[in-house]
Amino acid sequence: MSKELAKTYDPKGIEDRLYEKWMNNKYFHAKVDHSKTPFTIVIPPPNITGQLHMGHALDNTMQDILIRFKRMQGYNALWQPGTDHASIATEVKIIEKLKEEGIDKHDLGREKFLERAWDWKKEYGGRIISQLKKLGSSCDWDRERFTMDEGCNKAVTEVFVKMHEKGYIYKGSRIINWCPVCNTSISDAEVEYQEQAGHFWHIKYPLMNEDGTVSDTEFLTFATTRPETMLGDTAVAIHPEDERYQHLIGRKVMLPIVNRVIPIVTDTYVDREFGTGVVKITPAHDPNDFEVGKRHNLPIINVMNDDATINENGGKYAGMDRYEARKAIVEELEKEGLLVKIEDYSHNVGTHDRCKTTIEPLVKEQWFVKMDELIKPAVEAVKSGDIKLIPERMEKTYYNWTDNIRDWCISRQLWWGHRIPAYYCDDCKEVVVAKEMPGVCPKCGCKHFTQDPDTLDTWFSSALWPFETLGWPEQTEDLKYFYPTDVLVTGYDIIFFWVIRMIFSGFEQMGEKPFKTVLFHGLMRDSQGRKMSKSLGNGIDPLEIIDQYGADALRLTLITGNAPGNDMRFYYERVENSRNFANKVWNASRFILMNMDGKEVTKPVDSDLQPVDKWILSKLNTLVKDVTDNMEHFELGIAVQKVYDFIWDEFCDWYIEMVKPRLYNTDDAASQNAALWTLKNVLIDALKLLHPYMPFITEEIFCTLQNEEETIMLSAWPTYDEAWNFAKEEKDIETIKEAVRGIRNVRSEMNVAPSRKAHVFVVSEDDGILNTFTEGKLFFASLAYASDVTMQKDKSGIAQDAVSVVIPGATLYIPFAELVDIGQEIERLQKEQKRLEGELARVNGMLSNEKFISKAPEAKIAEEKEKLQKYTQMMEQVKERLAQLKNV
RNA sequence: GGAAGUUUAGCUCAGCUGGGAGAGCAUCUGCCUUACAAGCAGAGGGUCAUAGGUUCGAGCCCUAUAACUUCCACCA
Repeated sequence: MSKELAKTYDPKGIEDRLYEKWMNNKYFHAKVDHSKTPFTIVIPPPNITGQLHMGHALDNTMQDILIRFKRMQGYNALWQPGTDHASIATEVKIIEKLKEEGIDKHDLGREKFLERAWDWKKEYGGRIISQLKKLGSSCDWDRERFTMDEGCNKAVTEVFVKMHEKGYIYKGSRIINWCPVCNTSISDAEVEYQEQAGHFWHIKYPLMNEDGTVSDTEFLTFATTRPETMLGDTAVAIHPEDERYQHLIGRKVMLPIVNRVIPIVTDTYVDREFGTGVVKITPAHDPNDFEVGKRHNLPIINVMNDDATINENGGKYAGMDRYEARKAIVEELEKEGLLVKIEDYSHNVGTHDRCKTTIEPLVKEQWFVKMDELIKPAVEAVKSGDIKLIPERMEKTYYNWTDNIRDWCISRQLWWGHRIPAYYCDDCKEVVVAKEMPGVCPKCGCKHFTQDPDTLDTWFSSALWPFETLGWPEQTEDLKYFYPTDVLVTGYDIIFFWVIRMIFSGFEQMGEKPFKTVLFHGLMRDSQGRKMSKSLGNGIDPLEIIDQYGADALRLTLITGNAPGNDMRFYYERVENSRNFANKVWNASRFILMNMDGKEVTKPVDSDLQPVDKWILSKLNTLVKDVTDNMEHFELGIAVQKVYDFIWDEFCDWYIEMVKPRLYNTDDAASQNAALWTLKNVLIDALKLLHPYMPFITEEIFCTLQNEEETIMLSAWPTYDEAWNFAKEEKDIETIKEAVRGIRNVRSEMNVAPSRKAHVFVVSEDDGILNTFTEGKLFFASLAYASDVTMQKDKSGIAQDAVSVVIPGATLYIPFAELVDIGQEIERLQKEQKRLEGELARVNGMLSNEKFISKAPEAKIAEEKEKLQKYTQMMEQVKERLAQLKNV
């Protein structure tokens, strides 16, 4: 590889080339190795229908950072990848495609349909994978899995049969959420409530007289948002203690239109305060009514077909769409004089989260998972801290769901998915749940069976993801070694769909949690804070960003300035800043490489290391400790911010500038070597710390710098070393930095161009300080634009009207001669005096507070005392200088 | 109806266990200084939503209030 680097960093070409190298060398591959500790992450499997969006980019960047970090720390890091078959999403796509060809799903037939689906999967299923690669994801692609591959199918069947045997899975006729467009049942979690403007129709039903005739005078009035469901009414309910209706208990009403006599029942479900205190009961089309119906043994009359048209039970309305029927029924009621009034009413309507169709509650026979027992260990695990949720507040959301859990409807009237392993005897209809089609009916001896046509909820298989991908139900070495996994990284939006279900499945099937920590991130939003969505057209394609700015820049942008679980907005300005940082790193490296060119850089003896070298090495040492600590606590954004600041501020803006004079001075080879060695080694460690975040640029530079190691991604993570702590040098260099800042400040205020160099006098009675400046004279002069620097104990020989800069323990004088206006100079020093007065007041206030002295920690008191000393000293210097100037 | 989150510089957001308010962008000033103008040096800008409380000390902990956001429930 050439050591010539381009002037600006261009990720194009570099990223693809490096990714290919990593793949070819199998760096991402993990295999069982008992000499190492495993660290495992399973990917939230993206849908095969999916295209990489910002949410994926964020989610996968976080996982890649953790995996790369742990891999470098020496863990056996496995990032298990794969994709999800996404039953409804995919089925809908296939149906759409068929429609374009003029083909109906049912005409095609199940088998042919599935063939088409598999073809589709082959064609598009890998798209998202290649997109994840663009991002730099270091997944072990040799282990790529699919929720409908052979192993996962086996796992699903195994779990279904086992849970059925234990009674956790049952078939039952219950009220479920039905999507009339997708033509399938869905689970409670898939229902999304939307506030919609609607109406409240006030309707009255006539009471029945004792003699069996319909009353002309007595009516029961109530309100409904869905008048069409009256076709299925089988009762009217009142509260048992409602005084207004006591006399009606035991009587009946006539259901208009259908002319059915239905009872008045009493149930505490009715809220006396709401409306008229009367509720029509439609057990077949409302979950609450269904419960009331069960309590009172009411008939369940389903009045709707699967496509939400009225069925034969609706009499003359049969065949009409539910909304048409609503209109027609209201009209008829009005004609009959039974419509009291119509009110505008805004209420929540349940919709299908995928297609936004209003769901229809229907009573149907479906398969369910009984949740009450299963959920217990899952709750306990979080309560006891066995599983940690980050941020902690997600626990509340978690318990909110587990505390109110209802049985999970898992059967779907779809073809694309895992077919339910239940078989019905063709003769006696006996149900056999088994891994394979049974040979003989255990009840009647018949040999012909028909498999249940339904498939399972997509989340049923993804709930098994952490162990099915490692080989379960086989007791593989992988499973024993890598399970339980370490971290799950995902968005808080799928905590109910996925996280909870994985947890109880892990405990039920494996007897062990699926992961130790769940790290939640928020949702990606656009610059106006809106959810990125297809319908709004405000989605920003991560691939375009990668193309324009590079994957590293995108990754850095997604990770910085964001706390776990918080949503974040996407700004182009921020990507630009990340890109600029990449360029900064690139150019610093280019500078170092240029200066190393042709030189043998060797490890310097301690005496050749100058205070500045020790300063940056010591800073780096602290950085390593802090960053590692942050990353171990999943504080990824904080960690990288520290690396960023170190590289840009400390390393580039200070250290590189400080060593330039030494690099250009060929007379002192030892000093030059020490500087080069420090530059190179600090850079390498900084690159290592940065690598999990920006894998491409760090690899490219690392390989150019280092010939002996072939990749940064398998190099050792830097570790903190007490021996590289140099407190004195850190303090000394900070003193010089303060002097430089002070001088730059006054120069800037006075509008003195950098080209106009000036003699700087450092006056101090402290030998230590004079010595510090003497040692740093070369770079101090260059940073402070000094033509020369003189160290002395008093101000003899310095022009009376020189500009002065006060730092703790020393006063710097810069004689600018004709530039200086004494009046302005006095004003400037007075400002400084005022500032110091404020500081002193604060410190003195604290130190004179007896309670502070007695209660504050000693270290804090010592710190304040030190400050007091420092400010007192500076104050004296300022006052002295002011006194001198007033005499001029 | 229940719960959670947010409120910090003009904008977008950090601020980990309480110990002198930070970043990026934007603004202003001066610099094409041979790593980088995708840059360098400097500057301005905040009663940390409001009101109480705890504490020697609060952006951080407690209580209440307000505004915005989200999740859950679903009273027909």
